[in-house]
Amino acid sequence: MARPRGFCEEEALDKALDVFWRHGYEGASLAVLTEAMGINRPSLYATFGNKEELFRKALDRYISVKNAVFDEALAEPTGRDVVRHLLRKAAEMMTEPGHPVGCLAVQGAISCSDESEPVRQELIRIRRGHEDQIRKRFAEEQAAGRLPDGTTPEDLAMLLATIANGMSIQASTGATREQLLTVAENAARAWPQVSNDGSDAARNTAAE
Amino acid sequence: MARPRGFCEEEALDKALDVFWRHGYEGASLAVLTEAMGINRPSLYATFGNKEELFRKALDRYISVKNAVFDEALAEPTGRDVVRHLLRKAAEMMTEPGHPVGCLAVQGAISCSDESEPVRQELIRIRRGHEDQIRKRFAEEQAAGRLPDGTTPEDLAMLLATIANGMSIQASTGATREQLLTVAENAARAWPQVSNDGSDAARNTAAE
DNA sequence: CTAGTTATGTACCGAACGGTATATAACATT
DNA sequence: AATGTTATATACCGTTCGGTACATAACTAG
Repeated sequence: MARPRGFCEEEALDKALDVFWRHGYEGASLAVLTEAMGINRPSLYATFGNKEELFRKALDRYISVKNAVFDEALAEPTGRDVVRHLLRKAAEMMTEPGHPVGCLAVQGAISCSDESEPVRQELIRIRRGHEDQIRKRFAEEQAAGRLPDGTTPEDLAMLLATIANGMSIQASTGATREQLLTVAENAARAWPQVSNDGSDAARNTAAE
Repeated sequence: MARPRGFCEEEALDKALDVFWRHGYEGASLAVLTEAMGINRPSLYATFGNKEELFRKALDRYISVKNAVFDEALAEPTGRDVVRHLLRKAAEMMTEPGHPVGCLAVQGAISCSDESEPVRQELIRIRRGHEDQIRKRFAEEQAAGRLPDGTTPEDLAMLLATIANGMSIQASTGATREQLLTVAENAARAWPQVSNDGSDAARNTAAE
């Protein structure tokens, strides 16, 4: 071996993650990244490849943490519990003190120049993957007879993912953690559910 | 007068709107803009000021169209009708053939470099304004005794805005118009509503 | 201490960015 | 037709972008 590197790779990656999270992939310049990571360009390129690879590695770290929480939520006993757990955790993760607000998978590259299209597609893949995990969980509910008539796992998964995505925008708009938790609770309460008398209640209340 | 301009200002603005809508404020380069608008840089600067002013003018056009639809939705008789109308129209406007998918107010500058912060703030102002209009409409519902106990106009407005924002991300993720319309319908059906027997039903079904 | 290896710091690369100076072309007015 | 005025086309400005060549510093192995 020779001269050892003068910085911690994981710490630097976390700093990069913070910058990408805050400014998005394209909005994060090499100047800001190296400044935040406390290293210079050649060290960055030697260690992480290039800007895109750096982003993907930072994204991996972000997603792996997120997936653990995700799996917890999916383990809840009922559909409504899954919804509540997932949206609560989303609200918390999107308003974590010391971190940028919102979700990297949503804000990272929602619109960009053609040059960054691969990154945008990668985030799309991730969002679709999450929705698909939810769908599978709701399919279990359906198999257990706990989905109201007229609802499908696909539709409910898309609705849930829509709300979670929307929370990211709301966080970016300035919504507080408390506000997002209220959104989560209200969504969970209103969630379509089979009533215990056996009737379905995809439609809330009988008032029509 | 002297030499007349060789292009239609409104047509050019619509072309610019399309580019900003598709690529976001920062992702839209002058090269792409002028190419799409069919004019060259000096004409653009003489007519529209600079990139930021061009964006704001394109945004004005976009928002004015949107506001008309918005007002229609708010005129619906009940809260649930407002929700359904608004989300349906949102689904349609976010998947209009011949236009970029999603909503410019969401995708235009959700994350960007510090340089574009004013534009980002402007979009935040617009999103907040929309949510506030919804809140006022729900406040009317509350005054009429049509809001379930435990719900507030603020909370419901934020929930609705969250879903609408989320639909923009879903459109960007590749959701079809039909899928978004299903999201809209499911959200409207589940919407918290006072039942006709006088009891409240912020919580969907009695199954707990 | 020397040699070999790897990381760092500086200074730079070509390309693309938003924006503009300047010359010319196209019109209205007289 | 001559003149004044405005729009267009070209070619360029300084700056920033992502990325790298190169010299030097810091370490290990012998």
